[in-house]
Amino acid sequence: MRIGELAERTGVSRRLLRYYEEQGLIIASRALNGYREYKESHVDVVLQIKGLLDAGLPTRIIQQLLPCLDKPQTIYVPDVTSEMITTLQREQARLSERIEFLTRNRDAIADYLDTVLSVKAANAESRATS
Amino acid sequence: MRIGELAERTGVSRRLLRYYEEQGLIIASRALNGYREYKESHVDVVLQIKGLLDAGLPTRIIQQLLPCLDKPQTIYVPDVTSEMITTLQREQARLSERIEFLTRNRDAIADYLDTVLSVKAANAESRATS
DNA sequence: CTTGACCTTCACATCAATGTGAGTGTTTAA
DNA sequence: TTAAACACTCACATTGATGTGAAGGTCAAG
Repeated sequence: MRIGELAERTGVSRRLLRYYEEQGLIIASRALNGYREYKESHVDVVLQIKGLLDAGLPTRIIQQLLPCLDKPQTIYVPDVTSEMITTLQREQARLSERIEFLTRNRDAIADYLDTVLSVKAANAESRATS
Repeated sequence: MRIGELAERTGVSRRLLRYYEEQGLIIASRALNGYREYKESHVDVVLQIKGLLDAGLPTRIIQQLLPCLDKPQTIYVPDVTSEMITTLQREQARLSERIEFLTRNRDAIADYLDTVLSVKAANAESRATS
């Protein structure tokens, strides 16, 4: 498929798809006329990239993570440097921290909303009965 | 306390502390000489801001969230607009999505690391017994 | 009273993620 | 065959979170 369709199906602009390629996140083959050609699997990859970016990870980290997030768990072990492993472990820890933090905050918001909404309900009730 | 100490205690640069203030995230009182004066409680607030920013939220959203994340759950209900409630609900949903996404990815990394490390161990073993 | 370590504001710089548009070629369909 | 829709590259603009430095005020210690 070409860039327009991929953009449409992923909700990621053409511009950004080219940018991801420039950043080494995706590799598109080229048709004879120079147009980028994407495979079906690129849809998921792009969504993954989108999610990771949205989660605050920079492209250079995503670039390192992507090969490890393959669905058919490519046991691409041969040349994993220990430096790479360290990076992954560090990033994993960072993800965990982020998850914890987000969870705490989401729960705090939930609590707040509960409080506010129940008070509002009570007020509505008292107005109704007055 | 003054800006230098707060910066040191939070790990957030002076520059950023001023930026947070400019963005309406924190309010510092001023001493007679114009120096910013922070209270003990600002340490936590700054850490919270740091965490939320690090989690990828923009300052204008953080500004809306902060009053709801108070520790002594200030039941600051009176003038919550329903628009505000909508924002909170939307942001809560976004946080949940983000949490799910990050969790999936972290787990994928964990799986990968497990695989890689166990293979590495096996290799080391076979080398030892050869 | 001077020096050094603070603080102030202001402004320009940078980096990553995006938008936007110009200028040009390609494909599609009327 | 021409117009519309799409593709390409290149490049400049913008936004948000930061860094950095200049020019200057304040304060404590020698």
